[in-house]
This record gives sequence, C-alpha cells and structure tokens, in this order.
Amino acid sequence: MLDIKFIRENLDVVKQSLIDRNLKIDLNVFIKLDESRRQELTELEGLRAKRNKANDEISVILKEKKDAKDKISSMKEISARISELEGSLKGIDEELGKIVLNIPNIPHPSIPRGDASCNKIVRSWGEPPKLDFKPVTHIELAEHLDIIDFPRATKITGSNFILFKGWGARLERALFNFMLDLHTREHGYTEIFPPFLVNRASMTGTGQLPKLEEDMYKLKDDDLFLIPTAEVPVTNIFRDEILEEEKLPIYYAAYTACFRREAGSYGKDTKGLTRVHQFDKVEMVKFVKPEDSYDELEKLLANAERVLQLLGLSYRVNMLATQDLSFSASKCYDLEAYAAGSDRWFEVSSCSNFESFQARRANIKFRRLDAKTGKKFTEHVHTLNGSGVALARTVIAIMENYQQKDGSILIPEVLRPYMNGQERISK
RNA sequence: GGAGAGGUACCGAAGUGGUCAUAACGGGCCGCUCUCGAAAAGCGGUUGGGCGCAAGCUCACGUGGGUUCGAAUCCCACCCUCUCCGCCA
Repeated sequence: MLDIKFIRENLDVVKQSLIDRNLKIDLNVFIKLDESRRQELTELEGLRAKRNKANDEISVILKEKKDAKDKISSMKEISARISELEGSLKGIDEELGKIVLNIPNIPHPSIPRGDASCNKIVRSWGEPPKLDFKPVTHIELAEHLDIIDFPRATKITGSNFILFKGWGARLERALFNFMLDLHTREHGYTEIFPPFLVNRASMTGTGQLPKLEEDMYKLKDDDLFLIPTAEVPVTNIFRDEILEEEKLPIYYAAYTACFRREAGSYGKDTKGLTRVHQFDKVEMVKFVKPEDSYDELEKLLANAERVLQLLGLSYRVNMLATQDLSFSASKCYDLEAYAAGSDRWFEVSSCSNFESFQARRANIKFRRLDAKTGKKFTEHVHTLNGSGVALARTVIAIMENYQQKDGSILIPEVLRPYMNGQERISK
C-alpha cells in the first residue's frame, strides 16, 4: 500500500508508475474521495469538539442538580449530524481503502520500463553441462528411476501434485536441509518454521489479497488460506508491531511447503515438476531500515545465488521490467537455472525489495531517533524476500543436468552428506 | 466440542453511564540528582493514528453494530486468550 499522503502529493509519479506497469486505475476517483473525506472530517471533528465541550458542561450542570434539559435537547441535532457524517465518512474510507489496496508499488527507477521482453539479464554464472549423449527430461528420468510417481499423486489429490518416493523424497529433504543450513550457518539468518495456514489479515498484509484471492487455496469453514509462500507468515511475524532500531536488520529463513492454485494457467506446463500446486521452498525474509534496503537486496540475491553455485547449476540473473514486476515489489531479480533435458531456463527464485509497501499494509514500523530534534519517532521498515530457492524446479535442473548416460543421476557433492554419502541415484 | 474466566499503555492492574484516558496504583525502561562507582532514594520522562501551514482539534479501552445529549461502563453479534473437562498426534 502506498501512503495516501504520498499519492496526493505525488500524483504524477503514481500515474507514471501505473503507465509503466500497463495498468488502468482511475486516480481521479481517488482524488475526489480523498478531498471529500478531508472536508467531511473537518466538519465532523468541529462538531465533535462542540459536543465534547457541551458534554462537560452538562455533567457540571447535573452535578449541581440544575436543569440541563435545554442543553441536552440542543445537542440532539448536533449528535444527529455527527452520526450522519460518521456514516458517510465510513463509506468513503471503505471505498478509498479498496482503491489504495489495489494500487501497486512504484517500480524503482533502475529497472527497465516495459513488458517481459524488456527484462534485463544482468549476469549469468556457470556453463550448461556438456553431455555426450542426448539428455532426457526429468519426467523420463523420474519414471526410469522410480523416484516420482505422477499418476498416483494425481489419484490421491489431483493433477499437478507430486509424490516423491525413495531417493526422490530423500533428494527433496536433502535440498531444503542443505539450503536452511547454508542460510543459517553462513548467511546470518534465523530459522523459522511458521504455520502453513494464515488468516485474511496476513494475506492482505503481504499483498496477496485482495487481488489474488482466486490463486489461493482457501478453507471452507474457516477464513484461512494455505500459504503460497513462506513470505506470508514470516513477514507477518511483526504485523502491527513497532521494532526497536537496534534490532534491525532482521534476517529470517524458513522452509515451508507452498500451495498455489495456478488459476489462469491451465494448460501451461501441465507435465512434470514445472508448475505444481504444492512445492517446497526455503524463503529468506528481511526487515531492514529504509536506507539499507537496496544494499540488502543485493546481499539477498547473492545468498540465493550461492545456493545454485554450490549445487553447480548454471543460472542467469534477470532484472524484471515494470510490467513483469509483481504487485507489491519495487524491484525484483529472478534467478533462472538451466536444465539440460528440457533445454530451458527455469525460474527458481525471486528476490524482491518491497520497500515500505508491505510494511504499510501490515503496519510494521520501527522506532528511531531523530538526529536533529533528539526525539524518537516511528517509521515503516522496508521488507524484502527471496527464494533461497524453490525446490521443484531446482530438482528439475539437478536431475536433468546431472543425468548420466546410463539413466542414473549424479548427486551434487554438497548434497551427499544429506544423502548417506551416496554419489548417485540409480535404478 | 462442553463449562467458566478474561481482553484497558511496555507489563500487571484500577475504573461498572458524565466534570479521571497520555488513563489511578504497582512494576519496567530512559534521563537527571545524590555517589569514587553501584545499589537505594528523590525528581522528571515514557502509546499510536487522522485533520491542519500552525496553534490546536479529533480518534482509539479485542472487533463491529445498537441504546443515549453523553459509553471502557448498558444491549447484541463476532474474534481472540486463559483454566478445567472431553477428544486426540
């Protein structure tokens, strides 16, 4: 959520940001509502002041056992007007709130304007593997090695769910353990294991709601949602809280399963692990001071890259252009890992700076000292998060890049300690 | 799921229709005084939002409604926490 005052005072900036994102939101409605809100508020508060004063007088009169009838009846009219204004103002606030909740964050000046074709590869790392045979896809490998059972996952739940089996399941577990260990031991993150179900306020706090409700799995009898990413529960840890300045920055890393309905992408990537409704992910979340957030974004990105480097997966870093940027983000880098069997780059991480956008929605602040006045004041933190990294697609890259001529899969060295020291998965 | 208790500031807690919501009282924290230093004691300070150039005004007692000239206080609905019982990994 943007600051209402900011929108009012920087209308051109907001309008340009909507153009850059190729969105049509009529801000004139906002301006009109904002104006009438302030006008009605001024009248209302004047009347309230009058009423408060009269109330004090009435109670004095009654204490003295005198007659307050005239005063009381004269207040009836004012009270009626007050509740009229309160009702009207409530309506305005609701409408205004709806509009503001649907205005996306302002893209950072450093990112390209335009659609996905304008995304900018800022660097790449590693080389695609040199295989002296024709590589196959992870689907064929999984079937051959009997480590993922697609048909039975569909039977148990539905299409695009995964059932890992044997060394497949073990590989999955090895991966998120390895990632959590890396981030907590070497990158300074505190491990979190959050709930996988969250309430509406949490979903709104990070910006999934109200826009993406149809993308969420929602419980029927409770107003709860399955998390699409650990970003939601972890960022909401500090919802409605004021942090002390010395506590910042805060780095959290969490493994969770992630649940996505992928409504609107039916027919896309229907096979294999590419687009599934439930996948595992290790997520990194940061709460930082505003002046540090862009440095922190680069560090976060480096932490995610390190995972791929240690796994020996070649990847590229993609800076998203304005129209490809998610609703809440100001700036975002996607990490794309190459997978030889599919001969494709798979998005395995998104590292974003949300600036104060989520913090304002979720009401997360910190208290800091004003150097000039020596007084404390509160300010919204900046939040960031990044996958470190998403598993299903990383598993694709590992399987397809480490496949051998005989159909076995070599296990990346860093994972071997997590897999009984085993070197390969074979039939 | 059943029964009961409760939700007021950083914490505990008082307030049960009016002149007590920056909110009694106690504690914590910060600053100052005293001290070689500390403890103790004393003094002072310690919530957040909105409108306004400002002075200032206004809102917030779990949430949302209602009654009233006036609600922390009365009424209704909902949410949450705790205790006991039941069920249960």
